[in-house]
Amino acid sequence: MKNKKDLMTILSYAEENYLKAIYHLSEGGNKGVSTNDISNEMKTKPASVSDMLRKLAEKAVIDYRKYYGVTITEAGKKMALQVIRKHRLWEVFLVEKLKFSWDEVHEVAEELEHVKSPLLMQRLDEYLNYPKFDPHGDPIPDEYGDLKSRPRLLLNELDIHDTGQIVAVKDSSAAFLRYLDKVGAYIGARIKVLEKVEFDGSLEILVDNRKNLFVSREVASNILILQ
Amino acid sequence: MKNKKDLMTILSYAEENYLKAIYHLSEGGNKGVSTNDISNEMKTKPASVSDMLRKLAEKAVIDYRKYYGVTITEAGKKMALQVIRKHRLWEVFLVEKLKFSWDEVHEVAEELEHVKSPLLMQRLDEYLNYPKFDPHGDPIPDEYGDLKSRPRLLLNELDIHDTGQIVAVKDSSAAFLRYLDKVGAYIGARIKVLEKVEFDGSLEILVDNRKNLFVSREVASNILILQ
DNA sequence: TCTGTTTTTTAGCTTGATCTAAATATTTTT
DNA sequence: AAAAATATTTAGATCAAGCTAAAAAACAGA
Repeated sequence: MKNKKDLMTILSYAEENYLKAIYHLSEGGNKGVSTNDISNEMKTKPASVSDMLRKLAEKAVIDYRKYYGVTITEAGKKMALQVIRKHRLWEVFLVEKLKFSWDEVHEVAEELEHVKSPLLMQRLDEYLNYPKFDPHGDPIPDEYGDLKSRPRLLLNELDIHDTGQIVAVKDSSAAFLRYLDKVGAYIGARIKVLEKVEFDGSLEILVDNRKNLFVSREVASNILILQ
Repeated sequence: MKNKKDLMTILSYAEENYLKAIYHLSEGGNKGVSTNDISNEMKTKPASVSDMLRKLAEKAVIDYRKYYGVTITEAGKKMALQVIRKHRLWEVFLVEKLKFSWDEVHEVAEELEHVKSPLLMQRLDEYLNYPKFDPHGDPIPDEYGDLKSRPRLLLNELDIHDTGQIVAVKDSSAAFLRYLDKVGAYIGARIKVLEKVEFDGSLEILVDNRKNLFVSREVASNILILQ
């Protein structure tokens, strides 16, 4: 009688946020995610994280071995991807329909992503014409959690004379996005590498065949390019 | 040092819901609202209501005299109207843009109304072209809490041969709305009273000059008409 | 007006999500 | 490999929002 509703686990607002953080921290490195990392990401204390991990493990959305960090289960991944799907669809809506700039959307989407209505998301998806990528170029999982991916390079990995198209940004902080806006870079912009400075890794690029732009290695390493 | 943030009181999700309920219960009857009424409306126990009233009174959104019920303060009314504004704007969005039927919107709007972003509501309002009434015909408060009102009669108060237009419904339960859909009544429909049965108060009406419809007094007393 | 009924409040518990402080595990350094 | 440093967990509080049971206030009927 202990776990009656295992089949249809419902997560609280807070649990959804933790799960999403764990999912994101799991990307790339396929090792377990540490309590401290989660605590950093969530801006809560490690003690609170330990507690939450116990709860998430009970709901079978993570595998948790005390002192050795967590990995997300298949069920957990599905749920995390649903939340991410909602987040990104709302971002598309905010930018395309409500004329938000891409640095204004994150916080609002962070709230909207928790609204529980499958019908709503299905209709919104349809209304937006089934977008595959959000305004930052990140892929939007479909309703089964599958996502289209594009092979991408970092701008600083391109060679001189290489061309491509900006498809995403790694850092989506408002500050970085505003910087990109200011210099005229955006998702979809076509670029060409004109010059690479060995010394500091900075480069000069041509944007949309019109505009010359100097970017530091720091900036270049946060811009993703589809060749 | 006790009430530092009186000027910018922020209400929790639960507090917003209670305040909204109190606002609605206050409409019409200008007397205080009773604990039991609120408990009914909110589907919580009277004991929980008493607790909440103490908290809302501390935040100065209601006036509360123990054992004598509550009245909403001006500040409280403003806040309740903001929540109602958000609820109704989202309803318009769901019906007009996402093709929800009017009996599907309430629950979802109930969640969306709590998203905190003034920019979002400003933009949504603009996107929807500043609607003045929601899909049920209820007025949408403007950002200062003011609302347009239309002088309205109940359908059962009309006389034989009277004409008018359906502008709102009193009961917005999904069951009632589905019934109206089925018989072809909707907000905006032009009607004319063809027959009134003294005995049971039922009437026969002509809808949009096309369709004859028999409605019981029960139904008629839940339909609001603009003459 | 008194007494029984109804309504409301208080007292004390529970659960979820957080915290601090203390205890315990693991990892790193010498 | 033991000591020091770091990371993690446990124990015990707190706060919000609910509950039940019991007490108190208000109301209503005889």
